[in-house]
Amino acid sequence: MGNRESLIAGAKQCLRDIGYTRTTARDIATAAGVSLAAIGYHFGSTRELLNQALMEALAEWGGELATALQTTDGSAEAVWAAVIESVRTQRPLWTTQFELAGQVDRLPEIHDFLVAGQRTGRTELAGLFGAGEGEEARLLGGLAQALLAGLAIQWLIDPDGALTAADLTAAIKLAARP
Amino acid sequence: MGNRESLIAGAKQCLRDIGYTRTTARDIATAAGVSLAAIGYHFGSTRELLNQALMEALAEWGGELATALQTTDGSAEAVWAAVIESVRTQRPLWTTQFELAGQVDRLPEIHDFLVAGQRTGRTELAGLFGAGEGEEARLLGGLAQALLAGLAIQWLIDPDGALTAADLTAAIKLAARP
DNA sequence: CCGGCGATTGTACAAGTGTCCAAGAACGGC
DNA sequence: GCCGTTCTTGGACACTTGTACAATCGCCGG
Repeated sequence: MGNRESLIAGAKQCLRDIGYTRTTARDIATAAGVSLAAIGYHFGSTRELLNQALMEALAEWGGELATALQTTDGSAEAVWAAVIESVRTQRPLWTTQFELAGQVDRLPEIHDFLVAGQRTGRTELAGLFGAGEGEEARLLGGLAQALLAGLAIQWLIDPDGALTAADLTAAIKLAARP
Repeated sequence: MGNRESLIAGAKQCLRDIGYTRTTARDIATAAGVSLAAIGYHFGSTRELLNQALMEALAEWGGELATALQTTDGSAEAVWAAVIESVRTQRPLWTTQFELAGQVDRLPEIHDFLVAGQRTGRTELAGLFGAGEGEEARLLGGLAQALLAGLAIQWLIDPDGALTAADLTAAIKLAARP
């Protein structure tokens, strides 16, 4: 594996372990087992390396989550359970996602990544719930995405008080009544 | 206003404008119109000043949001509309909130702030929707909080594709059917 | 063998960071 | 006025950070 690939891999690992804003050039070089100067040679600047690694990482993580959600029985409750399980086992990925959301106005270069990820996620969720296209898909996809993000943030910050998958399905039925 | 109060005010402004992780000691001193060394004298370290300012700021912002939500007609749709309006007019506050969520594992000192804010927000939302205590309040409060966070993140990242208040109420009814 | 070229790296540098210190300023009690 | 305490600050220090540069390495065609 050449230095260029090592740097991308090291940057992805740093995105997991340290996050986007706090990873330094030396962090990446150390994680990649490569000299500091290699970053400038292959990518010009640390920021460009991080952005390229972020682009790939978001696609990979999104794909993993998509397959995890698709290998459920398709019921809403099973999907929420899979989301919660993902938060439990892949905490650093989720924290990094929210860190990025918190920098969307301050780091303009990541804005497009987030918009793209949000839109594909929304349509995939709509498809997962059986709504292919049209207004119903837009509504269900948007709702599912909001619930997914809200559920994830609850499990990240306060797992003891967070809603379980069963809680969530019960709550939705409850909320639709009155 | 003494230097101590100026520093707290400057730190709050920096939390809005720059965020938590990226504000430097010199940013705060400049915003407060005070010398750099005043931070060490009054607060010991920049981190402690930022944490104290954060504690106050979270309480204030939470209070403002709570009153904004309570001055609606009480319907769910009006609450969502107020949330969306808050995201529109107070973007920096919301981005800072998600930035904090993204640092919850990496900055242990802010963890308690977030847990406390999450729990009070949940109970206030439950009360807002007429569910005082018990299991129903826990479910409705948790659901409302998840939706609030998910809605906010949609409006932060991609306002063009985000669900409106009417969309959200319609989607919930739709999701409760099948 | 060897010249050339891309790849790699040790190192240096400037800018930025948090913290500390000694000197002075402001203030109140006597 | 005088003194002790509290507050304030300019400046300095050690450290981190991103980037640039010159030297070196490795390899391959001739």
